[in-house]
Amino acid sequence: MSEGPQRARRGAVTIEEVARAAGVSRQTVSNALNAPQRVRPDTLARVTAAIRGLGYQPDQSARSLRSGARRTLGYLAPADDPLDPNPLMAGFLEALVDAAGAEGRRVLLFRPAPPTGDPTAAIDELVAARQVDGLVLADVLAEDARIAHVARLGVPFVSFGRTGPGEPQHWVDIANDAATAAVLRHLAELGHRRIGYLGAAEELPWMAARRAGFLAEARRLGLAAVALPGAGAPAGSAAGAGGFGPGADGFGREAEGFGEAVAAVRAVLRGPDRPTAFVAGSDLLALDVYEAVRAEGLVVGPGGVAVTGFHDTPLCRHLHPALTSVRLPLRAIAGELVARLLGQVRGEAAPTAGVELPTELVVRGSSGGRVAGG
Amino acid sequence: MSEGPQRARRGAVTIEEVARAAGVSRQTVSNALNAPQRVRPDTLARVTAAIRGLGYQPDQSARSLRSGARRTLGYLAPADDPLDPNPLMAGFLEALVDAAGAEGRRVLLFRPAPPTGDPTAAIDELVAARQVDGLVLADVLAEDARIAHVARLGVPFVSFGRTGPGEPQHWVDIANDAATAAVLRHLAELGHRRIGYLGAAEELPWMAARRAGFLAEARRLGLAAVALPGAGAPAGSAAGAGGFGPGADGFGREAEGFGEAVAAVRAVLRGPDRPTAFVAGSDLLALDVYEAVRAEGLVVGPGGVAVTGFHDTPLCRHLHPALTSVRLPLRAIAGELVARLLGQVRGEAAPTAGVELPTELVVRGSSGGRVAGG
DNA sequence: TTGTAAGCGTTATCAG
DNA sequence: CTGATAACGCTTACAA
Repeated sequence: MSEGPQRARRGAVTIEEVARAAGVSRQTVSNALNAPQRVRPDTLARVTAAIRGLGYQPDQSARSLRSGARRTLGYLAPADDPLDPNPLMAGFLEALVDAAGAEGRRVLLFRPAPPTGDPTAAIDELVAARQVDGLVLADVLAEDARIAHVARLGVPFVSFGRTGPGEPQHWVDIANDAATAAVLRHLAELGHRRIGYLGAAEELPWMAARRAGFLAEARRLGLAAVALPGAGAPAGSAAGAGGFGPGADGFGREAEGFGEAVAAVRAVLRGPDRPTAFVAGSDLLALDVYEAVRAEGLVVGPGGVAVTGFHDTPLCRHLHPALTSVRLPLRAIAGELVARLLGQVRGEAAPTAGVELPTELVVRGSSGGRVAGG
Repeated sequence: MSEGPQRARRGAVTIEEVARAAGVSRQTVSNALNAPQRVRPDTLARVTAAIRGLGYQPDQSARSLRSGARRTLGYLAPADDPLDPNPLMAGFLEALVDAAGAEGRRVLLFRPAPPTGDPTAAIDELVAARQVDGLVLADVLAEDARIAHVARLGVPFVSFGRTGPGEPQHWVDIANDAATAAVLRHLAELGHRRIGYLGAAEELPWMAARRAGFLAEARRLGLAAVALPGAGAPAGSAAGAGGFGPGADGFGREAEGFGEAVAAVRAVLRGPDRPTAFVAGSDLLALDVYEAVRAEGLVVGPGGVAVTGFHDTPLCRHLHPALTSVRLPLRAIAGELVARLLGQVRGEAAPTAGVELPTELVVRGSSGGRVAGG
């Protein structure tokens, strides 16, 4: 019933066995794996054959203990409710795991422990246990306690979402403002002159940037713009335990005023200068616009009110008309994050600036045509 | 420039330092941590104080190497496209990380490497490197190659989704058939007598079960039922590399016949005995029903055509009327999975049967109940 | 190029 | 109840 070594040893091929099989010493096997150029070709071939034949793979714990490299990256999953999951948990995480895997790294997930929900404690624990070489953070807020904490700790880290000016610039982000500006230009080219925006301005930096990009471009183009708040995040949630906000799009729980967004859009549609198009800060908010448009007896699309979303979730393709949306370059983001993180792990000089990656506008039926009546 | 030990040692408190600080030997510290009852209370207090004072935490690699326990569970993420992410990646994964964390375990994510996409190779790699104590699989298909493989390997594992009769019954699943049966009863109680179903029957076991549960209950209740396929999975995808299917709801890529589902529903609505309600196998399919209902000039809701979905995604609350849906007990599922997996890791006798957990029907406006939270 | 020796931080064994 | 010693599997020096 002794549990430990038995289980660990069970069926596990060690470097020793490979060495015996190949007729060499342990170190030659190790060299064949970690510094092949230092081993004579024929010996290398023999060793490689033995490795494959026995299905040998180094014990990661032993390797880590000796070398200090964990070959694992930690992803701090935002602490939200499974019933209202963070959109990043899906596509982004998959891309991250792929990008890490391409560099021979695994991704270890962790979340703040429920009682306090303190992310800094979770980070400390992971770092103290030396389980990862570096950390990936996401959903960075202004004055984010996590960023300050990892910077102080000196752990290699990167973030999806830009950090403040006084903090390390180890970030990758999308150009949220440029994205909504591009959406607006797309609509302007189709002849739209009065365009609405739906999406909160406060608390969530990416939502604020989308809105700001929209407004700045509208001013530049001389378009009539009206910006409405979407369903706001619960007041003060971003200031809660350890700087965690709500889900990436700022939606709260059940019955938290979704109807208000719809009502606000309806009011604008009933007003004197009805917008011929609406830009939404997320795909779900675009759904609210759809509902408002229909409730007013209007039709969604170029012939009525054009609508666009943000994120290009599968939802877009199930709407009628299909929803024009902004697609995030998830693979590029993940690749860049992993590259920058591994750069730090290897001790290379960190880039002094973050990087902003471009988004892609996916045009579908909801905006795909010239505005009716010019 | 020597990279390894430096980095590993940097700022890391070892058991030795704690021992010195507390005036005891290494083993006493180790005992204080792993077998407190073997240490005298006052000594224990001194050691504990030193541990907290120095912020000591055992190096997980050293601990794993020695004890064989990795304190980490592997989650094999389905190999789909980040643009069409698996619904489970969001809520389920968050619940899994929480449940594992409650048992002092971390979750290591891995995915089949892109070239071949072979999940068995990915499993072999992880197991050979001894990085995890056990595996969690999801989206189990009939004759799933992954299940057969891990069973042959003898690695502790559990699956979200039932396994075949000839395989180990280390599974947790929801009662898909009972769930749609309950939805149907809910509708019947509201007076509906002719009810449609939308959702594919083949390839994806959970989708097949939902459909079958609906049909069986309709027969039992003597209701008129018409079952339509939803947007099917791409032909043969489930038989592809290593038994991976498409996303959990069986949706494929852009323009793969979403319109067909809408057209099918519309045809039924135009038919002689129009259903007064439609049960959809997923929330996205419910959206197709919404569109079909409206395209036919009808209204969604108890006064027109009632609609229900499955999964209770945030989408439900953004629809008007809000969508009645089936909520999965994600925390219970994750908890049960972790408990069963750790049971195996500890060498306890495995339960001979899987467990089916009940779902919760969340009634909203689309089927005539009171709006939740309202 | 290859083999020898040592040690990474921890826990298990066995004396005291 | 505590302390010395060995070992987990591997990689980094250094010697051959």
